[in-house]
Amino acid sequence: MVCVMPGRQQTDPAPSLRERKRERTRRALVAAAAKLFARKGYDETTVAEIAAAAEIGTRTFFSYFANKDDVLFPDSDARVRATLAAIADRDPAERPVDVLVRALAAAAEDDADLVGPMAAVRTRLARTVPAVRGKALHVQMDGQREIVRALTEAYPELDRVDAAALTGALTGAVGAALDVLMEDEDAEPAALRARLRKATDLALRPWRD
Amino acid sequence: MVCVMPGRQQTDPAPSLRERKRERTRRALVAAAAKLFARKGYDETTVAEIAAAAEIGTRTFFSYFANKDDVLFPDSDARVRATLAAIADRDPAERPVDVLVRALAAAAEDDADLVGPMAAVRTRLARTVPAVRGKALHVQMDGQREIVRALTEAYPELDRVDAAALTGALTGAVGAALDVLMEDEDAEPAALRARLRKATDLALRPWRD
DNA sequence: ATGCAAGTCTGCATCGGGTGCAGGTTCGCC
DNA sequence: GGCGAACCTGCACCCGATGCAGACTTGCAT
Repeated sequence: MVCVMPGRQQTDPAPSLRERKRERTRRALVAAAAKLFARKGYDETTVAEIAAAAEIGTRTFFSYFANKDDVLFPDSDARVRATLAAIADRDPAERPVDVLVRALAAAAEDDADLVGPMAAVRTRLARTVPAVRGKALHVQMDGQREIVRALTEAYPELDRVDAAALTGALTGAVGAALDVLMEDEDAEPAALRARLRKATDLALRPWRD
Repeated sequence: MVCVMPGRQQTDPAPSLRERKRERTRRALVAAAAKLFARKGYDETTVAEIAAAAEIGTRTFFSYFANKDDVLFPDSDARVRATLAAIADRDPAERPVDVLVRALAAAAEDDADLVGPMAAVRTRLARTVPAVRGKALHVQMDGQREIVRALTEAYPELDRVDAAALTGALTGAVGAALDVLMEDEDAEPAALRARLRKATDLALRPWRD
């Protein structure tokens, strides 16, 4: 349970030809979808077009992504994994609140999900297309549940409902604040982070008494 | 494109024949959907079946509800309206946090959305069927946004990001706590109401100091 | 009651997302 | 080289959703 290299797992000695090809067309699909979504919009882009742009059959698309939405969240669990790692690396003196806040700060620094061709398109679509926003919320909710689970395991004396309330408060505050902050198209990441930190600090102050 | 019936204000001296008929078939649709969903499951029930059970044409269903999901949330805005009312009735000495705490507690008390034929079915489906869960999150998010808007109007000096973070923290805490408490299969309205009360009470405790 | 306009209901055609199936192709491995 | 498994693909099909046009109902004024 040591070795917290976030990106590369320690096991990839044999990425067989099959897997390499598969990964290549997977990336091709993501890239093609990003380009098409950016150019034509989400609803106006059909799965058939994405598949054609990546040079695979329409039917095959669904063996890579369960549905159209999923191509927008190819690395959805990165942030959750970071948070779980932060919980695992906790200091014995840290309270649950402190761990979560630290995890959030870490995630805001190096967010692998914030780069890549999909990131910019996704954040824009998540605010405009209902289907995409629903998917985003769904992903967030799943991650939230997992964090609650890890938190209750790390702190056995912590009540499950309390853990859920704490996690919900933090992610809820961050999500809502981001929702408002993202209305500005051009804002500097540094200022954004500072602003986010201030707002969450204010909202969560009672938890850090 | 009808969509929004402005939900019975205190003025109903003249519910014309047309409107009465329309409301009747609307309720018939909700009842039929509840029965079918409970018996066969959500995905296994087609819109055509719901419409047939309510004795209207398949096409007409979509003049009552914009999509299949919507029939599950016929009174979705009840809680939001209660919260908005609580904000409107605020005491001049109350801080934003106090208002929100009071509003959410009040919304937990008289929740018209927990009665009706759909309530029990919905809470079960919301945990099992992805589409329904997505819809539930979407509804919640919209309500949250409206609360933020009302809050910033009531407190003009309150920063929008801070208001969003605060609202997100409170609703997120309540929502997550409720999510944990609703894991039990029991679905009687009385039990649901009790759990809703407990969840809000527990989740809001850190803010009422 | 009669006629008209607005509001409603309905079937039909059509489109896009998504799935099951069957057959062909490629890959991994012996 | 050859065999079995994994994979790709087109086809047919279902369901949700929308546009359209025609028919019926309601409200209202004459």
